[in-house]
Amino acid sequence: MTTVSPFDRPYQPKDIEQKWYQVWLSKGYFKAETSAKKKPYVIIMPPPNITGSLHQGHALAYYIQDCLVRWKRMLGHNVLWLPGSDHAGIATQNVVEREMTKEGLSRHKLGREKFIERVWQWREHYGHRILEQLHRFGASCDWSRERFTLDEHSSKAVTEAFVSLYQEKLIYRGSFLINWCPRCESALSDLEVEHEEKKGKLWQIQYALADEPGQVVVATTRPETLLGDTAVAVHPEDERYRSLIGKFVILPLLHRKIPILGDVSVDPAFGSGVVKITPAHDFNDFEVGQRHHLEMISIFDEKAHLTREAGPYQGLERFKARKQILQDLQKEGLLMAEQEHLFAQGLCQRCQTLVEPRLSLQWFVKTKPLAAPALRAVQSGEVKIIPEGWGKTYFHWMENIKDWCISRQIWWGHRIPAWYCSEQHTTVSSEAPKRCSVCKSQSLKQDEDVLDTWFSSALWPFSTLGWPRQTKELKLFYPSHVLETGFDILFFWVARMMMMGIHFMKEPPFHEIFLHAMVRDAEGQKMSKTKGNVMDPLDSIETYGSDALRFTHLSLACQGRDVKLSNDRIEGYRNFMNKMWNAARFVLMNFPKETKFSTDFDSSELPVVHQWILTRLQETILETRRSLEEYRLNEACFTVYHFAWSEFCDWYIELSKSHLNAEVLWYTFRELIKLLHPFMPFITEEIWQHLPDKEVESVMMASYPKANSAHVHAMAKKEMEAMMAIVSYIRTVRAEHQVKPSKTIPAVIVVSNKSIFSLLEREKSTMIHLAKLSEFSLSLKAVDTKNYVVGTVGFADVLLPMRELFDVENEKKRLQKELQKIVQELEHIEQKLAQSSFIEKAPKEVVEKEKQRAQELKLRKQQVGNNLEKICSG
RNA sequence: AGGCGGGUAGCUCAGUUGGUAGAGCUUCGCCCUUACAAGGCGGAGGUCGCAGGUUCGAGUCCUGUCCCGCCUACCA
Repeated sequence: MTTVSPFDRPYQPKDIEQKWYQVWLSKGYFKAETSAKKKPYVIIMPPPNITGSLHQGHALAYYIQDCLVRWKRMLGHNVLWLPGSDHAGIATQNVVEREMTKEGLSRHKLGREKFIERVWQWREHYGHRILEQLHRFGASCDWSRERFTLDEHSSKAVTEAFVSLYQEKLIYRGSFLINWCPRCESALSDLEVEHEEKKGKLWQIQYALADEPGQVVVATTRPETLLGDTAVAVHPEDERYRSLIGKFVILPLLHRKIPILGDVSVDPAFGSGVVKITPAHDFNDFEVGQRHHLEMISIFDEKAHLTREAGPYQGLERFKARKQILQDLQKEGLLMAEQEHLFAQGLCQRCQTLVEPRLSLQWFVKTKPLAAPALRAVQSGEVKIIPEGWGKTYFHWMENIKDWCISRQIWWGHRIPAWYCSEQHTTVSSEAPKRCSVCKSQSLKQDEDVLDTWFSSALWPFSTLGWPRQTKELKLFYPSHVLETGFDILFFWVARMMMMGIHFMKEPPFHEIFLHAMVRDAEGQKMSKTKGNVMDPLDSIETYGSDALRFTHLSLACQGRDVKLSNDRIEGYRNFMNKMWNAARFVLMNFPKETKFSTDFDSSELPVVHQWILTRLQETILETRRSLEEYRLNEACFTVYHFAWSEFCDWYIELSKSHLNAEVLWYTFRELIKLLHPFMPFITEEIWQHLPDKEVESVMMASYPKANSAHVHAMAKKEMEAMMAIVSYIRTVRAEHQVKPSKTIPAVIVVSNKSIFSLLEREKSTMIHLAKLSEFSLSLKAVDTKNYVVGTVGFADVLLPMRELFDVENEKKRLQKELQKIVQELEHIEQKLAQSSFIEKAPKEVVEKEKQRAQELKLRKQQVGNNLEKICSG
C-alpha cells in the first residue's frame, strides 16, 4: 500500500475514508476463515429492515459492533461479523403499498405475484443503499457471507423449523381471539400492538330484564360492541345482583335474549358492577365466554366494518357505528350516563391504526416449553445480559409468556408450509405434498398466509450459518460471542432467538447479550420522520467524517442510558481527529527516517519525561483493554482521548520539541495509533500508511497493544507529576498577571527534599522549556524572598520575581483566594483528625494520608499568609 | 397497577470494591509560542432532587418521598 493523499491540514476525512474502505475490501481483510487455527470471534449482525435507509440507531449499533470486531481481530481472533438484512414483512409491505397508492395502484389490483415482484424491486434498491451506508460506517463485516431473511437458504431454514415444530406439537392452528389490524388486514402478535393512554368516554347503558320488570346498567367504552354481546356478568358474591344470576336480559337494539352470569373476573366496585360480555371482541370477555361456553358473535369483518350479525347496522364502519348506536340508544332512552374515562388503546405498531380484537383461525407457537430453557440459560449465568438490569425484564416476560400468533394475512414473507384439502384436513410439509395426509385427496391448496417476520429472525443465528445443513460454519461459528442490539427488541427478537436457538441447536445462540440505549436528538426526543428531527448518519458523516461520528456514538454509549446526539458533540470529536492528524504531522516531521522501530528497547535509564509517557502509555493500554472487555466503550473512549490529547499532545509532544527521543516518540505514537484504531479506523489507517516503519501493511491487521511492564516506571510518573504541578503553577501566575506568553521570566525554586532537588536539577532544561523561563535556579536552603512572589507546590517553594512582572493587586486577590481555599480545607481535615473515632476506626493509611495533607496545608497556609502580608506591606 | 432507568457545573453527561467532585460544550482572560486557531495556556462555575438512616467518613449502601422517562398489564 502506498500513501495517496498528502498530509494536508486540517484533516479532510471524506476522500480518505472512502479510499481505505475500498482497499480493505479488496485485500479481503474482513473475511473470516473456515480453516483457521485461530480462535473464532463471532458477531451476527442484527439485520436492518429493508424499509428504508439506516438511522442513527443503526449507526450506534454497527459502530459498537465494528469496534468490538476490529479489536478482536487485532487480538488475533478469526473474526466473523456476518451481515444481512431483514425482509420485515408487514413494515416493508406497508411502505411499498403506500408508494403504490401514490400511483393509484393497490396490491389487490396488482395481484399477489406481481406485488411480490414489486417488493423485490424495492429490496434491490434499498438493500443497495443500506450496503452503501454500512461501507461509510466502515463496517468490517464479511460481505461474502451476506444474507437476507428471505433468501433461498433462510427460507429453507424457516420451512424446516416450522415443520419440525409442528411435528413436535409446538406449532398449532386454532381459532382464537387475536389482535387484528383492520388497515393491514392481518393478525398481529401481542408485541406488535403498542399501547397508548387516551382520554375517552365511559357510557352507561340500560339492559332490561327479560322475564320480569326491572333492568341492569352496564358500563362500556365501546358501545358498538353490544351488538356482539352474548351475556352480561356480575360478581357471584355481589349481594345486589346475586338473585339475577341465571336470569336473562334483553339486548338493546337487537332485542336478543342473553343470560346473566356470575363470574369472578367482574369487579363489583367498578361502574355498576355489571359487565356486558362480548366474547368475540374483547380479550377478557373471550375468556369469560370460554368458561361459560357462550356463543361468540363476530360483528366486524376484516376491515372492521359491521357484518350481517349486526343486523340493521351491517356495512357501517366501526366509528360510524358507534355514533349511530349511541344515537339510537339515546332515542330509546337507554343511554344512562356518559363520563370521561382514561383507557389504554392498542395501536398497530406499523401503521398506528386502532387494533381490533378479532376471532380468527391462526397459527400459533406454543411458547411455554420453549421459554423455560431460555429462561434458565440466563438465570444460570450461561448467557449474560449487559447491562444486568435487563435480566429482570427478560425474566418477567419469559415467565408470563403467551402463545405466539405467527400467521399474517399479508403477501410479503415466508409462505406457511401447510396445505388443506377440500375437507379442510391439514398437511404440513417442507415440500409441496401430492396428497392430503389424512384423506389422500389430491386437491390441495397451500395456506395463503405468511409467517411473522420475527419467526425467520428467531432462526437468524444459525440459519445464516447454513442450518438445517450441518455445515463447517455452523460447527465453527455457533454460538456467536455477543449479540449487540437495542433493548427495544429484547422480546421481539432476543428472547425468540434464545428459544429457537436452544431448541434447534441445543445451545444458546450467544454467550453475551449487550443491549445499547436509544439514540435521541439533542433535546432527548425520539427521532422520527414525523417530528422532522431525524439526523441522517450520512449527513453527519459528510460534515464531520465517519470516525468523528463513530467516536461520538461510542463515547455516548454509556450503559443503560439514552444517547443524546448533537452536532456540538460530533464537532468536538471531529476536532479530536484533527488533533491526532496534526500530532502525526509533528511525529513524522521529527522522525529521523533511518530510525528503526522496536518495542523492547531499554527504557530503564531514560530521563523522566520519557519514562513518564511510557508508563502512562502502558496504563492507558491496560485501562482501554479492561474497558473493552467489560463493554464500557465510553470509558475506553475517554481513556484513549485523555491520554492522546491531554498527555501525549499537550505535554509529551511539547516536550519533544526540546527533548526529542525519537525512539520513545515513535514507539508511543505507533502504539497509540493501534490503540485508537477500533475507535477511529479510517484516520488511523491513513496515518499508519505514512509511517515509514510499519509492522504490517494495514493497521487493522496489526496486533493490539499489550502493556509492557518493562516500560512502567512508577517513580518517573511521580516525578513528572511534581514537575507538571510546578509548571502549572508558574503558568497560572503568569496568566493571572498577564505576562505575555512570549516573554520569558526567571524562577527560583527552593526545595529541601533531596530527590526532588536532584530531579529538578536534572530536568532544568525541561522546566525552562515548559514554563517559558529565562533562567531557573535551585536552592536547597531558604533564600531571601523579599522581591519574590512565593508559591508552594508540593515540597517546593516557587519564587517568581515580583516588581517588574507582577500586578500587585492581582497577586493580592489571587493569594487571598488561595488562602481561603486552604483554610477551608484545613479546617475540614482538622475537624476530621480531632475525632478520636476517625483515628481509631479508619484504615491507617487513610489517617496517615490525612495527617500528611494537614501538614502540607499548614505549611502552605503559612507561606501564602506570609506572601500576602509582604505584598500588603510592600 | 406493577417493573425498570434517571434527577451531579449554564447545557449534555462520566463517576463499579464508600476516603478531599470530573469531562466535553458554553463562558471569561491572554496568545497566530514553526504539529494543530477544528489550536495553546489559564480562570470562573456544583451544599451531587428532597428527608432520614447505616458508617469515623456517602454522589457512591439502606429506607421513605417528590419530579421525569421508558417498559409490561384484559379493569368493562
